[in-house]
Amino acid sequence: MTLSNRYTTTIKPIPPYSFEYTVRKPAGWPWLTPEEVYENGVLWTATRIGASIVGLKLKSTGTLKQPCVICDVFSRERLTKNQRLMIVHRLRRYLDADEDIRGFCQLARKDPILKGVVRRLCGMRDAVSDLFPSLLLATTLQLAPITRSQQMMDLLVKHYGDTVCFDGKRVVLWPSAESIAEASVRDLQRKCKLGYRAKNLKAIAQSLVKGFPDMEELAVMTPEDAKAKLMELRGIGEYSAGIVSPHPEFPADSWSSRIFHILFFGRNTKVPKGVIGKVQQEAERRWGTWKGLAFIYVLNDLRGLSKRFGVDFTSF
DNA sequence: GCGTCCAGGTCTACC
DNA sequence: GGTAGACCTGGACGC
Repeated sequence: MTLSNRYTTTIKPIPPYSFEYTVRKPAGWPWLTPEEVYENGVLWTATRIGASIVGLKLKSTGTLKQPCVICDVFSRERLTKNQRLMIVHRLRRYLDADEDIRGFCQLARKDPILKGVVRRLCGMRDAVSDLFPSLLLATTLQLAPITRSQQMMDLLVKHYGDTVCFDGKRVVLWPSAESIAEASVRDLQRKCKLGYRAKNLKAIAQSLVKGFPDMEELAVMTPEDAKAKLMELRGIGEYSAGIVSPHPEFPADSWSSRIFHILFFGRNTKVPKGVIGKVQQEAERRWGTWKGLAFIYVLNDLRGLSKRFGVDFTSF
């Protein structure tokens, strides 16, 4: 599909703001969709607006203290006024442009774990993506080492993703909920190696197609209600709901709880699952409402923390 | 090579 | 309400 209509808008996020670290996380996760193109500070990516796909070209023309992002939106048909408003609203959410993180920076500068991290990744934001891609990510992360999760995600994109071309670039999107809802469980198991997760992912996609609150609607709910709503979906438990929820959480799992156990208590644990609650309590005590952002900062600076703590967290 | 174990959770049956 | 066991798959490891 080629997108040739262009609409340009400018976003001015609340400082401090790092466009680069927000859209290209050091940990390597894509911003909106896999196989985004990033060249010389310019990002080409894509998203869905209802049943339509729009291409996005983003470039920072600002600084940490005076951030400014120029966004070119590419579509097949000319965008209506409502669609333009919707895409600007979405872009602000994706870029986390309206969050004031000065309180976090102040806290982090005095925190023994975060002070180096916040200096290295200053202005990085936790982008809130769309609902189905987040659920897809959470489902493939369950009970699998990262290489296996990556394999499942790659195969899902290969067999069910959509490709768009615009501005001379080619971008591949996550599969839509509709395409997974229509796929057979057998195909999802065989082609994408999803195993037992195939039934769950199809059921999730079907729930979304039938009608389920989107990210904007979940964002205006209380954190507890949003989480409870997400946990109504098949195969979405406490941990996955924490990853997906637009409200900042501290979604510790067996992998991250090992890392945080060392950072908090100075020693490794042989029972990472067993210390998840303890680690979450300590995060709440130290970082309070900023625990969600602290979680993102730490996991994106494992290299820096490895040097400082003398433990190779990147090998966990 | 081959068998076994386990991993970045969730659900369900059973007590 | 709490808890053990099953669930796909593939890489790591021991033999």
